[in-house]
Amino acid sequence: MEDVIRSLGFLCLGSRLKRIGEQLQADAQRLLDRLDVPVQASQYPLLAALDRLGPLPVGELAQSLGIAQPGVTRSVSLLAELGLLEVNQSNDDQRRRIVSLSGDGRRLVDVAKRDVWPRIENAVADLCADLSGPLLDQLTAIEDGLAAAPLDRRLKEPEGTVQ
Amino acid sequence: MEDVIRSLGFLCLGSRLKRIGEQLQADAQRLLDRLDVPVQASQYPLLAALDRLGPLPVGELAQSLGIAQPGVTRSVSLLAELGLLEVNQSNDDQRRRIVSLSGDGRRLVDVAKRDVWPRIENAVADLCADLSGPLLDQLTAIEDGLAAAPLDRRLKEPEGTVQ
DNA sequence: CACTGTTATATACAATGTTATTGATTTCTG
DNA sequence: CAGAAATCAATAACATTGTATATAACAGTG
Repeated sequence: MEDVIRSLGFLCLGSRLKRIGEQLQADAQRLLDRLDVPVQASQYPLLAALDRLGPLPVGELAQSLGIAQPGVTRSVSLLAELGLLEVNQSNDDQRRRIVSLSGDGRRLVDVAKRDVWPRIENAVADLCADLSGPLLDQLTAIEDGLAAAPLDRRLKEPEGTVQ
Repeated sequence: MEDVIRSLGFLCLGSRLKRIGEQLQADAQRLLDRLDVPVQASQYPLLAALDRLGPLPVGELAQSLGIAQPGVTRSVSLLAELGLLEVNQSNDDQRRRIVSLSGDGRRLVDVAKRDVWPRIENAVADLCADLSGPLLDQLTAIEDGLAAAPLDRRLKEPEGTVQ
């Protein structure tokens, strides 16, 4: 059965990128489910942003993640509920709510940085190892690569693992 | 403001692809809004599939689009409501519902193929024209290109246009 | 210091996708 | 041929994410 999105080339590039992205995220989620971490894959970019940039108000967090502000508000509420984030009113502007990692959040990020993220990064890098040529060919290679061996089959055990 | 998804490289490749895909789709939607076509950008892949492959049952349509069957059922209901699709029981298997373009659907697709899709394809091809090198660099180039000139600024007027 | 406009965030709603389930048919098997 | 198993599509229930809008706080102006 012909894959129409693939056949249509540049015309459906958006649909195709989205579809590949979703599959990668789903794969990464499955991979996280194996390691016993307590939050969804989709929440890690937010945690990583706070780790990299320090405490930020909601709007700047949205900007640094490239997503819309309501999405950040939702994720922050969720992660604060889980005790991973702290939210404080800014002193000089009562509208701003400054988001920062809590102690638990800090610990989770440190563990993830040491044990989890490198594995995912390795798996994805493995998937993309031999890419070359035009973009559409590279995307085809990614799709075929994912079909042949999903991310969790590309896990390399780093030394000093927690497992 | 640092773009965290971009900085994280392969670790967030899924998020990044999804984000770029969504932006491309949103751009394409804006571009369609200018031309006066009556359906959402997201419905065109389904119409294109029927155009390329001819009448298909729901399941095979889902497979050719790479999405789940309930999504196709929903889109088909919508487009049939608009009079663009016909749905007929298969003769040899009463479970199958064969989806095909109606007269109006056929006409819409023909217009789109002549006047709309080439423009979008050109705009996206223009965006991707000078890509080379590793995937992440190409993605960066796409993001930068979209920021510099969104798709609707890349419209090339084909000859024989309807406008 | 009211008044207007702007900014930061929250909320409501729509679009779109997924998985699980159900109902109806068909196909297989003894 | 009867009953079990498989298949197709619809529906339900849920999740995610975006746009539009409402609300609250701030900032500038007469």
